[in-house]
Amino acid sequence: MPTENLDETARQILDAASRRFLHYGYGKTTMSEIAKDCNMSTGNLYRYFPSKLDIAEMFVRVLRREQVAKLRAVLEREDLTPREKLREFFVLKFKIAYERFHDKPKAYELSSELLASRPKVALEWENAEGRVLAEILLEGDAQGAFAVEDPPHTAKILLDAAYRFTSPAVFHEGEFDDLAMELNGVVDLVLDGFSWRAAARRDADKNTAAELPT
Amino acid sequence: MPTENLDETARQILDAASRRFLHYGYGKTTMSEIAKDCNMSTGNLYRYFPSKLDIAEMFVRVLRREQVAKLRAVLEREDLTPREKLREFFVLKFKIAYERFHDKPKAYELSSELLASRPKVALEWENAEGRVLAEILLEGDAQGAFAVEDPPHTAKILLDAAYRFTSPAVFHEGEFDDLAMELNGVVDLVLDGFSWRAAARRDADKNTAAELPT
DNA sequence: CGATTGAATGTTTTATATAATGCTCAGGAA
DNA sequence: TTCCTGAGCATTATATAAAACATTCAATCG
Repeated sequence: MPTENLDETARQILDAASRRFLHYGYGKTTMSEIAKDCNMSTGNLYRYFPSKLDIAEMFVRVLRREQVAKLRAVLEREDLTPREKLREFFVLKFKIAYERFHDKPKAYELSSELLASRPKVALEWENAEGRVLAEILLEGDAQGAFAVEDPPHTAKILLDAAYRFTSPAVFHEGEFDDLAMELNGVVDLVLDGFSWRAAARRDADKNTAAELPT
Repeated sequence: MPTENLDETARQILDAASRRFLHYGYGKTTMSEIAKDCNMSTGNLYRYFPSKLDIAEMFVRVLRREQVAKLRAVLEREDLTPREKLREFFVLKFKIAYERFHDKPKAYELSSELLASRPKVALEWENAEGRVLAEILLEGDAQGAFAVEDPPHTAKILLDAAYRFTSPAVFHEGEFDDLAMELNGVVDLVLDGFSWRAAARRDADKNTAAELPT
């Protein structure tokens, strides 16, 4: 949705702005610079975007969109069990954030600032991730690997539990491998929790089957 | 350790500074104000504290100390099972942070700033909390409620999983009850994980017992 | 008539000057 | 000797002026 139904001119503006945002950051790129890159006047930019912040929002939406696509790709992989998918989802999410933080610092910074002034964007994005995660949970539930009553709700809780590994504070704190190890510890615990619930459900099914035969 | 072996004068300084920090914040209280409150000169403050920041550090250490004491009190309660203690630990930790954020905003702010410029203090404090949590885990392990191989390590992982509920971002986001509900969801999942591990260990014990009779 | 321009406008950043503050230390009081 | 003082220095914060900026819109273009 973000990009494809954009005017040719709007896309040109977005591209020029994106290049500058990446190099110099949001604050250090001006509307007249963007306009000059596109061989147009500043006034004309406003025919395609209501404000500079909206250009930034679109920029972030594109980034986020790529990120969610990568996470969704995990869902499609047929070489992984649901449990492995769940782990891969979180490790990948962490990896993407960690790498972006270290080699696209300006983009990372812009994301953070924008998400502070446009909380709705953050919410939409969390929901998109939550939907992917919920699908993994649903699949695992269907195959008996997990027992998940309410996938969207459980997805939210899992995102809470992994929150630390997406928060900037942690990226200064340690090496990738150490942090990934800790994240895996959290995932291990969560997976064991699901195992327990799945076992409990199997017991319950056995009992009701015994109580209500035929 | 922080407070008790302090000089009488040092304590007076700390008290005066604390009052001002709470009312006006760190930046808006000056050394000469503190000195005036104590009827002494600014120079004399430096006989008792190396710098203003060190006074703030002591202020934060006292706050944190009270907080860890409250958490440790959970450990002593005899009306709670280890599972209930684990839940209470996290709910209480969240509650303390939430309340401090809302009715001692200056203290909260000062804590955050100091922890950024003195990361060691943050580490010490996390370790202190981790030690309390590890004791809960050890007790639960001994009673068969959990199966925890390495309590300090597991404590760290649990603190990771609950990190979101101690991060300032969340305090703006929702009502206490909603957030507490979500935190309880995380705790539920963790507890189920422990149940699974405890069950697995019982099975393993049974098998080794069968293999190695006598 | 729709698309575009660029000077005009009010706001935000930045640069600069000024005041306030953290901290030191030579000396004084107890 | 031990504890304390307060003026002085270097640094940091605040207030002010200047420049740059985002945004608008009447006028221009195709």
